[in-house]
Amino acid sequence: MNAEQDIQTHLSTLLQTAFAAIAPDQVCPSIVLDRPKQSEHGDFASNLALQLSKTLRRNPREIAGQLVAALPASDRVSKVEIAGAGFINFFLSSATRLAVVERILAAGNGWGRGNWGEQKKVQVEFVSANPTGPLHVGHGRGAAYGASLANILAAAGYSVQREYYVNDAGRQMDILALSTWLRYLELNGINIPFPGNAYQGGYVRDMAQQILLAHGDRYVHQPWTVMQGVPDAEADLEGHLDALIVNAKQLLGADYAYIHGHALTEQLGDCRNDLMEFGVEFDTWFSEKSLFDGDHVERAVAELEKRGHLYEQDGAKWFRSTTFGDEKDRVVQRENGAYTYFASDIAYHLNKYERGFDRIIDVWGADHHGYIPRVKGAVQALELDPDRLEVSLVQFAVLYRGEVKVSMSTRAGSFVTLRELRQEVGNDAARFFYVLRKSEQHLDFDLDLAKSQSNDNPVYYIQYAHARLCSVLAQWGGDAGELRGTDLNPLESAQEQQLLQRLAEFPEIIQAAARDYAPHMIAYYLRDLSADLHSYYNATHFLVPQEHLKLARLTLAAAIRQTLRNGLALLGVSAPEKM
RNA sequence: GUGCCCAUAGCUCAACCGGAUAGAGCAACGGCCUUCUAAGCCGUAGGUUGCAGGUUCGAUUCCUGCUGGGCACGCCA
Repeated sequence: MNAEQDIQTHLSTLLQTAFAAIAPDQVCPSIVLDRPKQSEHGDFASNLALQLSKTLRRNPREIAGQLVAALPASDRVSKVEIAGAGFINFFLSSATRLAVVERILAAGNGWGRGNWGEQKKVQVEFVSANPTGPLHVGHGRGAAYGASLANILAAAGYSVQREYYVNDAGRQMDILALSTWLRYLELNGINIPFPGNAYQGGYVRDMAQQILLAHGDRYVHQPWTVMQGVPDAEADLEGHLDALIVNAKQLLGADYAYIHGHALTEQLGDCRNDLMEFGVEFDTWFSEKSLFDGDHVERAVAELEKRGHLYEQDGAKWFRSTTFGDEKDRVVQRENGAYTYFASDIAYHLNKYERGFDRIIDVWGADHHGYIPRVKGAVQALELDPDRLEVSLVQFAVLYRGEVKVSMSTRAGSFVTLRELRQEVGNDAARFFYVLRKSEQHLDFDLDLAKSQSNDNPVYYIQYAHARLCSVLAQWGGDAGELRGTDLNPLESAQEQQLLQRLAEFPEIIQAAARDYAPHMIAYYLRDLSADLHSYYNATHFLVPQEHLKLARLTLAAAIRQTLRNGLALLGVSAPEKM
């Protein structure tokens, strides 16, 4: 347990004791200690008297007076005041305020971490984009959000597993394989009209080129065989594509698996590489195909059937999701016998539960929100606890260059990829900007701002604070490790007190960010801390002649630096020592 | 049409599971580099928290309705 938590529980205990003294027959309500917005209101405030005024039928200020009179003495508290409507404000002793610095230096990179999660097993599944092309800027937000969230949950004491669900079994992958093959045929001089709903991007041609180089004309088939029995594209676009896929499988036989596998390996590898460069890594890459190979899908559907949640209609097998609040029932097995994506997703979630997670977090794009009731419904139907599954929706990011919106179109192949974004603005700015908004809020991502090396840019603002502190400590020239145990009593100014309080809040911020799945809280905290530092830096010299004052300030500097570093690490942003 | 999300300063957004005088940044205006990094700081100005009700000692926060915007409503994934 960290000591800051101790202070809150300490104050809470004092209040409980006081409560028992003034109202022995009553049950004490849960005690809430807030950090007041204004420093005149102390370090912590309790609204206990306000909460009690109804049950005790007395004036809140009167109750507050009795509570304060009954409070046991504490050397960690210097003053207690009653204010406003009946708030009880606690002012901590100077030694208690200063103690945070030593705690930071002692904990180092572990500073801020807590065990609120009690090492419960949490899975965060995120990105999970189809490996059918490069990641685009929309995936980037999910990646940055999910990665930061996972870091924060880990820091809050959860045992976190990061997972990417690979959709390697569906029609989209077949379309990619077909697209690759058609481009390959083109390179061999065989021109078949390239379907408008196939994958248009240049990377498809690249893969075709690789296959050509490695295997020559081995996979060439004549155009009339490829087009045999294929309906006209203008009459039936999707049917046209599906028929081409059927022909490809038939003509290529076992070779189809090679092209399919090559495309999958290439795209997944590219995706993994892209994410790794972005500082986003996964513990597991879970294959959808493995669910079919291992009969997990059949088993999941059988489980639903056994419990009487399935019925047949029009030759298809339906899940009665309306029983669980969905607006319509959903097909799990099509008329042609093939399982739907939903069926494999049921199996996937069953599998997640079987892996024993206490909490399962799915990070989805906001466009999938309509999917939540059916998945939760399936979970309920399987008699699993739906409350253990939480879906966190991430809204779209819209790119701007200044005032001008950057258009994105996947169809035309002209989308802005995550890689392009990273190259343009840098990983740090991209990671930071992505989590600067609440996830359920639409994000306007200004490319010009993100890459501007100016005071407009909040990333640099924070990194600059860190670099400044590094610079000061470097010019001092001593060993920062030896600053532990320094006498901090010379830290008396209002700005120093403000900084001490801000530092003390860091673990609380991590706790709140973990509770609310809100990485943006870390970003805002770091900006506030940086603002405090810059303000202090401009007003105060660290390297002053008086040795005891200098050491006290340098020790504070080391503590701030450590906090900035730890916070930036949670967001996957670097903490440069020089800028 | 139905469902989900959103609406806070001119702009982009915060506000810690309901708390005290709603805060930052940008844009505007006025100052600060002979001193540890000016990618910085100090100051001024900016608000009926979309509208109307309700619950509460107390509402930006919770509930209902309305207005406006985004998204979703396939035997696609």
